[in-house]
Amino acid sequence: PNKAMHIGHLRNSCIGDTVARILRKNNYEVEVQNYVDDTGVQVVDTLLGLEEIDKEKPEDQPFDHFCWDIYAEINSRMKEDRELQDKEEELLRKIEERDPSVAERARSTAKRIVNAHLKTCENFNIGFDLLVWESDILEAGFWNQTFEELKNKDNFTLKDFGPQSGCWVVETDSDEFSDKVFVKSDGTATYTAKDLAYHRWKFGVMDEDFKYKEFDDPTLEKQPWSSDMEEGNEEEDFGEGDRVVNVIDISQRYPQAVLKKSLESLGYEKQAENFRHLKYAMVFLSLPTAEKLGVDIIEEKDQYSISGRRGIGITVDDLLDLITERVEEEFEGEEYEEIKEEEVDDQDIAAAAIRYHFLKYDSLKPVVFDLEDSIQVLGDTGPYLQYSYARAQGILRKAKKEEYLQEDLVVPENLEDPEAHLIKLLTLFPDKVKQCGDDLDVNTFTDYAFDLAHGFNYFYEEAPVLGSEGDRKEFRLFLVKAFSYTMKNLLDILGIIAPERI
RNA sequence: GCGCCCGUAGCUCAGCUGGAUAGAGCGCGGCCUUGCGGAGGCCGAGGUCACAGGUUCGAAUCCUGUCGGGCGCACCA
Repeated sequence: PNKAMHIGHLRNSCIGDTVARILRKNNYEVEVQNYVDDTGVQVVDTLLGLEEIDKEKPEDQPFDHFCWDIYAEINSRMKEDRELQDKEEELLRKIEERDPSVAERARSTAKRIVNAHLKTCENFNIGFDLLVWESDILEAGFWNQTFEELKNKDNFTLKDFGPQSGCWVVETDSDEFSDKVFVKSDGTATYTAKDLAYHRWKFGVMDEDFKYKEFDDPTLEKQPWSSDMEEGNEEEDFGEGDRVVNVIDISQRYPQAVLKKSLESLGYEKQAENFRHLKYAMVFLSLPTAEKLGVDIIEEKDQYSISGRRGIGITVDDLLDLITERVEEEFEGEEYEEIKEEEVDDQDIAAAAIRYHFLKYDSLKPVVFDLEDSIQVLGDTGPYLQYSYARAQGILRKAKKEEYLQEDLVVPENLEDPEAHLIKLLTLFPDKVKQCGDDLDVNTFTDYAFDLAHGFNYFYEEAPVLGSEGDRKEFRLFLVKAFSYTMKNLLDILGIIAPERI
């Protein structure tokens, strides 16, 4: 983290959070980790920017948004400025050597930004159990221990000839992957090497452990734990998983595949088998949106990359504000003003719309985001699900008497079409949860969510509940109750607030 | 150059372990409300499933090729 979260990161967080929820619903014990890079070139650039750019942070601007600007500006300045490039290189070297003054600054800056990210995530009901700091992976000696361990393996060798001379490499005996360098000729570990060490810890085959500390930021409602080799001391029980699911964008397909293959080659066959890279394609900007953000437009190109380096992108906070406004405008009906205090926030509705949007597409397909059109609020959307739930709650509220929900329920001889249709949809729920828990395709789940909400809305329009009599009324109330229960569960899985009224 | 992914209504997308007239949302046209909140429901127009071959009783779905788009192929993370 080195700047404000943008919509590309949000796709990651929405998918990851929903996968965690669906797995929990399938009775897995799930631990959600957020990998915090506080040692790489990106953090260094932000650090350099804060140092070199003479600019005060405006009082009302969040720190991560300030860094967004700083990061873009320093990168633009560095293009022409040799002196800055040298400074960047020096900082990078110092951070790699764990020079205390630089490392500490990197960590505290990253911490401020992580905190801002966690705040942003809270608005979408996205949370984490543990923050793992890259610097702590080094401090905890994960790589050193792994290195010693690997030296005993036959296919981990020090090359003394060829282009990889002087490097320690893993030979994977595979046509697809060439031998992968783990230790460079200058003696430092590659990213894949550190990632392998991290995964040994994840799978519980590492003797060393982190120290832990609560991430005690008063602005957060729920505190995650954090690795902390400096101040941590708690003996906490993290890692040691049976399965690992890495939610990482598809551009990292190759390094992730190498990691998996390396696990296998080095004898961690079971772990390799239980390792999964959950891929998703990137988020692009539509032509009109890119144009609005000041990107140079190329004639035949209709999608543009997000680029923090160039300051091109939309932050999650800005998007949420924008959609919240749109929700306010769209539903200005004041008829129910008097019950306003029981309603959900417009922001919760906006969050539902945004979350749903990032979940509803096949995750392997690129999303082209357009500020004007992308986040819908009507139709096949998050708020539609919330609306259906609120309607059901309305009926239950009016019916209120528990006696309608008695055990000797009489199922009518002739089910009407809306009733039968709703029942059919309701019975699919357990299978859908199971299926999604197995394949982790979250978009199949949003498809079902929409069908179910639609089925209820059809029932709602065609089959009056409180207007019917006797057994039929009880039966329909039972269906409303069943729907309400199911939709609540479903919304929980999607991380969307289930409103009593809307 | 090599590898992986994608191309389905005007727009955004489901459907792809082969099976009946290819489904939704938005947009467009029409209908429904003195109420269990219309942020909704119903009906309609709109598609030679990129193109060309092949396998099959049967192909949007499987195979091959062409075109178009995305992503990779490090001693970077």
